[in-house]
Amino acid sequence: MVKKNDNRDFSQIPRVVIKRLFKYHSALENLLSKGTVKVSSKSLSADVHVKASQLRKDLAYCGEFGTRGKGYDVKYLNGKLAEILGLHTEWNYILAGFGHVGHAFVCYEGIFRKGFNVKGIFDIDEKKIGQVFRGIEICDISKMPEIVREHNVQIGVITVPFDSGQSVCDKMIEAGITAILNFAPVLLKPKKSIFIERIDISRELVTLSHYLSHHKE
Amino acid sequence: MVKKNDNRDFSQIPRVVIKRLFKYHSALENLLSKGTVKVSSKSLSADVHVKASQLRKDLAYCGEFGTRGKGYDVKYLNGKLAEILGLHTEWNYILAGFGHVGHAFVCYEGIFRKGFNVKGIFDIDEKKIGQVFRGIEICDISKMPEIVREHNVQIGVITVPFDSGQSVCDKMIEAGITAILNFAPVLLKPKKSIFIERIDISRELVTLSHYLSHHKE
DNA sequence: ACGTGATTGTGATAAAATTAACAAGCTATT
DNA sequence: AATAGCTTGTTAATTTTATCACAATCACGT
Repeated sequence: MVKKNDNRDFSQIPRVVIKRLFKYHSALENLLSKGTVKVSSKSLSADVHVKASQLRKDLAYCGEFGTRGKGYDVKYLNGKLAEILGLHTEWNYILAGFGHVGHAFVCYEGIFRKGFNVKGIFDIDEKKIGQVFRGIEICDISKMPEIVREHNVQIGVITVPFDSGQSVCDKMIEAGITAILNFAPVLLKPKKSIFIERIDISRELVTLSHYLSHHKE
Repeated sequence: MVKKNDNRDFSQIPRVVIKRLFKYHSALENLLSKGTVKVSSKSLSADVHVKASQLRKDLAYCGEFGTRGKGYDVKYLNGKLAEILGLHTEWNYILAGFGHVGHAFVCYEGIFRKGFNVKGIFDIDEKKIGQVFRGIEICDISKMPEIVREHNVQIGVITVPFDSGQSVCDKMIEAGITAILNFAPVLLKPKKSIFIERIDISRELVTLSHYLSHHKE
């Protein structure tokens, strides 16, 4: 089953589309585990609450993966999406700030299952430094460059509180990190152009309070 | 300082705008703590990395808060935004699933500081039930309706793993919850129309792996 | 091999969000 | 009080995103 999927520039796909591609991927994994072989854009899109036309438009960014009149091969499409999403490889990450959030992140099953492996944990707390968690020694941040180099780490996860986020970001970039996931409540200003994704728990909560305040009845 | 801000329907403001309003609010809090009294759209928007015209456009959804030629009164605008975002009141929430993520959530300082108070924690683990955490007894889910009623709880936070998310969602709605923050890796299908916000850590990570895969150099 | 029913891929259209542009209005200064 | 200098609020233009609509294509039964 050869498809024209040649020489496409996946780097130009909008972020919104990437996020939906991941939804499709998750839904496909689900179908796969149930042994489903074929799926139509109509049925798959319904699973993730988007319009079928949008699903097809999204896939059009990447190539042609279906057969008209029939639908998509679940396994094939899933594999292709995994490739586009970079889930066909393993990735290494380091984490800075081993508090509650950092701890929860490292323990999060889904992350490990998707091929993201922790290679370094950093904290400023003297009491934590030297402890070993799941085979990883908690280190002082000064060891970051060494660990990043030795383990070929690409991703940095920032789970420090408040303002120390920026200095951690700087150190990560210096160490050679090129993509950051930031849980700290600060807007990072990277010295070099790298990719940053942010998760701000407060922000999501606040959309709830806005809703509750203004949608009475 | 009276402004025309009358009878606006804040419920029609798009979600993207709400999220940015929160950014402005955070930046203003910051300015406030530094004692800044006045700020221009240019300077405030730079703080949060958006265009000045967008900031003004966003504010236009809500009313008129500035004075031409001068700028915005930091304290006044901050108060107004807090009102629009529903941060002028206290909110009560319950949390289901007291694992790593649930634990991290309850301990998260920023949430408490913004006026969100935990009133109930639920888990299915027999060993956890009965334990008291920060004055809250961990209960079986059967006690949910009672606790929601007694403490006037509006918000439900779901931090259970995998598929149990849906049944927890159903129970929350039954108990009277009208807004849910979902950390579980499932797309919730609420029986009644309520407000749901989702945080999917995997999804954000995957945008990083996509970036790393396709933006080499 | 031909027609039928189904479903994709895509060009056209519509809607939403962002950016630009500028008139209206305030402040300060002379 | 008139002018100059800013900055807002708002309309218009642009860009991005989502939806529609349908021709192209395939599978399958006859």
